[in-house]
Amino acid sequence: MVTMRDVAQRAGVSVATVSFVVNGSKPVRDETRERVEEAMLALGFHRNPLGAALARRGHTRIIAMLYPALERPLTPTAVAFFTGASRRAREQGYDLVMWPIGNDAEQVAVLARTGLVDGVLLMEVQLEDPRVDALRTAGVPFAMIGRTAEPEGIGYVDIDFAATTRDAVARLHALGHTRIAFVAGSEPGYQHAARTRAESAYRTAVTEIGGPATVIRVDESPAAGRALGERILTDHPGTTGVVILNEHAAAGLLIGLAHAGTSVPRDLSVVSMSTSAYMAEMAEPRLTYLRAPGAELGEWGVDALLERILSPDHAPRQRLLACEYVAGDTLAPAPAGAGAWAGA
Amino acid sequence: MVTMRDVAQRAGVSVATVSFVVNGSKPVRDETRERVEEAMLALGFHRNPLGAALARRGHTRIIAMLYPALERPLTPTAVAFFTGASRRAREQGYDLVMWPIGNDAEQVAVLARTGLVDGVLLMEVQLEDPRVDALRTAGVPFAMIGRTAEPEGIGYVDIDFAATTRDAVARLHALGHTRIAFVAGSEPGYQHAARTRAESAYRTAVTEIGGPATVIRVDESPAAGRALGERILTDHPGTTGVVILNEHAAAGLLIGLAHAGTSVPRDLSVVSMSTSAYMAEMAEPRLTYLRAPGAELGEWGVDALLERILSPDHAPRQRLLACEYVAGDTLAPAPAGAGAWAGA
DNA sequence: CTGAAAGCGCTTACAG
DNA sequence: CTGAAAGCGCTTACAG
Repeated sequence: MVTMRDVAQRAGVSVATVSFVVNGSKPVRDETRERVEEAMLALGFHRNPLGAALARRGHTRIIAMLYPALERPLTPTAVAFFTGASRRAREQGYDLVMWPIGNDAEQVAVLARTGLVDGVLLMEVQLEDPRVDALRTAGVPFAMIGRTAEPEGIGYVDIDFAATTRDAVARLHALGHTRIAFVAGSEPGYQHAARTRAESAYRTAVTEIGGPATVIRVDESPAAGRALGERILTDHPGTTGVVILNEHAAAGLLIGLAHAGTSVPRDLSVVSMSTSAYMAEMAEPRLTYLRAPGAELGEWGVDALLERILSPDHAPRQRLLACEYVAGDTLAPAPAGAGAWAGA
Repeated sequence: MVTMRDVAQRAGVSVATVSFVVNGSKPVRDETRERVEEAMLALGFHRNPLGAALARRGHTRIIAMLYPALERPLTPTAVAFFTGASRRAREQGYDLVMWPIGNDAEQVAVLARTGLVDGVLLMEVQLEDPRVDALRTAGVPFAMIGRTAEPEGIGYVDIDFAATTRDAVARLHALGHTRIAFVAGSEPGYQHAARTRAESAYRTAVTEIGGPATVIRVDESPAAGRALGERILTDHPGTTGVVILNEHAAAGLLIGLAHAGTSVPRDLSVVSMSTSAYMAEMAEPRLTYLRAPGAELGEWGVDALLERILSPDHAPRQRLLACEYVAGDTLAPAPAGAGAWAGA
């Protein structure tokens, strides 16, 4: 391994000077700099970040993205978070790695104490997220993609699930739908913040248009979607519209509906929230959906995190993004005569 | 930050002794050990891995999984690799992170030189993979999930694509199919090793049963699958069976076939190779498939890598796994009268 | 503008 | 069984 000492020797300067050149941390005379650079090139020097990190008390220029839900496949949206974040981090001279650890505070604390990462980006945030306290206690800078119930003082970027849900309901209502069900994921003991906010916005919106609130939970899997599709109109007769926040189950839902003889969108309209083009194309008919801005969330999440790392005294960056509507083949006017709600 | 010095001071011993206790690297008298342990507990000491790594010339007990294809969503199979590998690494006292870097040698070389990881696990291996040379040059231990054209001397674990392909063709042939097409992914300038081996096994197998070899490439996306389904029987009339190695396109293929009025499996049988239950359920009808042993691959990949790290002189571990057949709803006897091939 | 030196937190021959 | 000391590769006040 080529060290700074080797470079210093060859260039006839001290290791301090080499360090100044490498980091641009102090002005160096042009002629000296050139000698150092020449030596680095000739020797193939690359600074050892371990030594650098130790000397500067821990800064590694690595940030970790914590993704807990690795039992399920990553949605295209999650992958887009990751690639967006990764690109942005690299632009800023940081490396971003995905660290697959569970949701419990203990594992997060261990990671934090290792000192191997300068900051942490949290995904799949819950309303009350134990990781937040763990990171606070450990004093590790962090930001969230998503947000807890009370995100005051924490940097985050999140989808505006309330606005997105209102949009979904409004689009159905504009086509005459009033009996609209809401389908979301179900993990026991897991208060996914996005789902909670969307569900509450749904209840408000559907009440405003005079319809009943019907909330359905299914596992995040194609099989669960299929099963739901086969029974949804039996369980909830009269429903003409579905807003679904469960990307893993959406395609299966349409398959199950077809099995049950329900024609989409003639008999039932479906709008899928926080979805990707990939998943829309996976479904038949193609989903009408609200596109999750995955890459943007990743990029801005990194920005929010770097702000915490570099300017801990600034107010944290907080930002909400709405999903954009993308027309597909699962939204149509409510069937004639279905508009009036005959009671529960 | 609590350091070894703090612990040593409190316990009335030297930092060396603390280190011996922490690492179990030398015998320590029980009574001394207890004092040290008590001090560590009281102070909440956790060894700083940066210092440790530097002192022992670089060992961080972190291994990186390199996954280049982050433009597409991760398949459930890829996620299973990752979780399997992650679990196994943790069992062995290592942390595994996913490092999203491109396929080019330069980025790999940079990562290698940072000294931040003890070893590297390569995914999405190409026949001639530039990363292999980069890692060899850098002297970083590595193993592959997948394998290059000439994997001699490199640890790996891979799916036995030749055997799996033969199996797929044989199962179709047993039901009277002889005109069997092979559908795989297409990325320009990218010699995916799995695809190449499967394709060559397909050509041999299909020739042996007296059928024509029809190789079709489509992008790895649901949309490309749809488009192919709509034209496949027009482009390749008389085909009664399809073996597909393209998990992202398989569900779309079935959708496209339905659009074209082709009934699966009555008119056309489909067997999907190296697939997961998740993707099988995404498709309608449910795919008949050969299950990719994702978690096992990940675990054994880590084993192969740790072997390289810990016993560089041992012969590298190399292992092939076959995919297991899972019955679904896309395989049926060839349509009557379709058995004979009337020529190209 | 440049250098000598201390120090980051740990490990590990070497002595005893 | 335990300790004093050198060293891992780098950064950074402090002098000059």
